Amino acid sequence: MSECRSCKNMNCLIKQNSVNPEIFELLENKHTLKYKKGQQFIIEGTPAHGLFFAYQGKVKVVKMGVDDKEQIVRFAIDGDVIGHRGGFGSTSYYSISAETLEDSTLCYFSKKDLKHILLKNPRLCFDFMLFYADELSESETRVRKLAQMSVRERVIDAVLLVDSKFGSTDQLLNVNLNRKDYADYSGTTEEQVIRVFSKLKKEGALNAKGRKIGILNREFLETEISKHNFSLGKQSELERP
Amino acid sequence: MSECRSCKNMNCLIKQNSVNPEIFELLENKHTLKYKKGQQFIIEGTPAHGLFFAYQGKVKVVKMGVDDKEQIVRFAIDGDVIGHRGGFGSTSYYSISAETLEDSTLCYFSKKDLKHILLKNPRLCFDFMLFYADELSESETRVRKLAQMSVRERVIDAVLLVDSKFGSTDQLLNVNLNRKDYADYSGTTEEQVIRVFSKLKKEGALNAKGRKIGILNREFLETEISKHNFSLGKQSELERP
DNA sequence: CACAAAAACTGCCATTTCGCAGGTTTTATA
DNA sequence: TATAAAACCTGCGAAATGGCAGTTTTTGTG
Repeated sequence: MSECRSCKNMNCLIKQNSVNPEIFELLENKHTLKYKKGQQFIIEGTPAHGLFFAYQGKVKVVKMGVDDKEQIVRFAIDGDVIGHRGGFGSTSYYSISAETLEDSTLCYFSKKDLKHILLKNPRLCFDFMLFYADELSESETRVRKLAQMSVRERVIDAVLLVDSKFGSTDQLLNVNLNRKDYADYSGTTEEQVIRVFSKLKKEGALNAKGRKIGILNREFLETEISKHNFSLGKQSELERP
Repeated sequence: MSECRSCKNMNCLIKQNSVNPEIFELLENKHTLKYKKGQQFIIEGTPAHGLFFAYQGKVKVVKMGVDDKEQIVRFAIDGDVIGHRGGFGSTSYYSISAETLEDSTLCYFSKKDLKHILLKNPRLCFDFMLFYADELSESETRVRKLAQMSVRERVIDAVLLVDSKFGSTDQLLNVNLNRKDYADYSGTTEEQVIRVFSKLKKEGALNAKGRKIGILNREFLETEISKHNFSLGKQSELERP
């Protein structure tokens, strides 16, 4: 099962570099793990021994909060890295928890192996660096949005993110999240999410029957939060051929 | 002025690696720039050509918001990297703006030079990667705090961060920030910061006469937000000799 | 498909947060 | 040190957000 070269996840950093003979040693020691839906496979604050890649599945990455609140910091799908910082450093601890949203298969590499290979392999190391830099940009955008958007805007933003991350089929989002999950991502309460969903249903923009949630009018939703999205407009202007 | 080897900023990634002959080429092409207080030297959304290091000074890193709001995503002092993602990629744009809080001297490297050196130098590249991974962890902690703390807690958290970043002398914070800056960091309004400061003055925990702000009772402030800080407790428990 | 448990929903009221307006103090600069 | 501008402060009412309690609907499982 260490055949990264035949893996379909083209966005996976390891897959992308798997033709390089220098990392064969790393691939040899890869572990492939299967988890049931709802299983927590990383626990925040425990010693970190390595780092995961999603081979196939859906995952939520969370930080613990007070009471039963938790903050979903991001979602992960096929090819994504999970476990961050946990991979490196001398005595590091996982700074997040991770839980599967459906039955999932994960690839695991020990931090010892990874560090060894990265120090021998500048190209792979550079790719890892770019990955973290991109994640950082995204995280800082989330900081701004949480600080400046209203509850309604944050919930709409969450729905659009979930759609762009997991996709939709037949106008239904391809992931099973409850209202509390949307609240934990948006930084609000379950009730507020329900209220926003109800309003959006009346406005004809959203379809939400229990867990079956679908976007009916994407343009409307995007317009609702457009004033908070600067860089997108700017970039597309500059990216013309 | 390309003498990184004699630089006092031991936390600077370049300084740490400056004994390595392989990066001399990079140091040759370094630019040293002086900026007056209040000058904006990176503008969000503009094409990124390189990356800055603070040699001596104080900087705030912000993301634009709606109206005259802006989000301070972090502060930078001697040795810190500024310009993130801007350093790399093919056609990238700065995802943040940066402005000096006092007269400052900055070191500048072009992304071309940096990429070239990083790909030849796994150790330096690995250090950059770790830096980004740490920043990411911190940013994700901020996401949680902004989502779950009350205004009062966020303002207290901001004061403690400013103290730990810039330090204090004679019970006065070593940086000139106005109430709006604290608000832009905490994700609230100037008035709310003023109200929290007033209350803290009455409680004997803070000293705030205009820009002269000092912490009188650090323990009190820390206790006020302690329920939101998990990992610290956990780690110190494990770090015993 | 029946049934219990979990999740979704709604109305109501409490609390928090915000924004304005107008006065006071501090700061920068000549 | 005089003076104007900027920053700071306070009270008050409006708006947004949150929490509870009770009902309805959906979901998972035998």
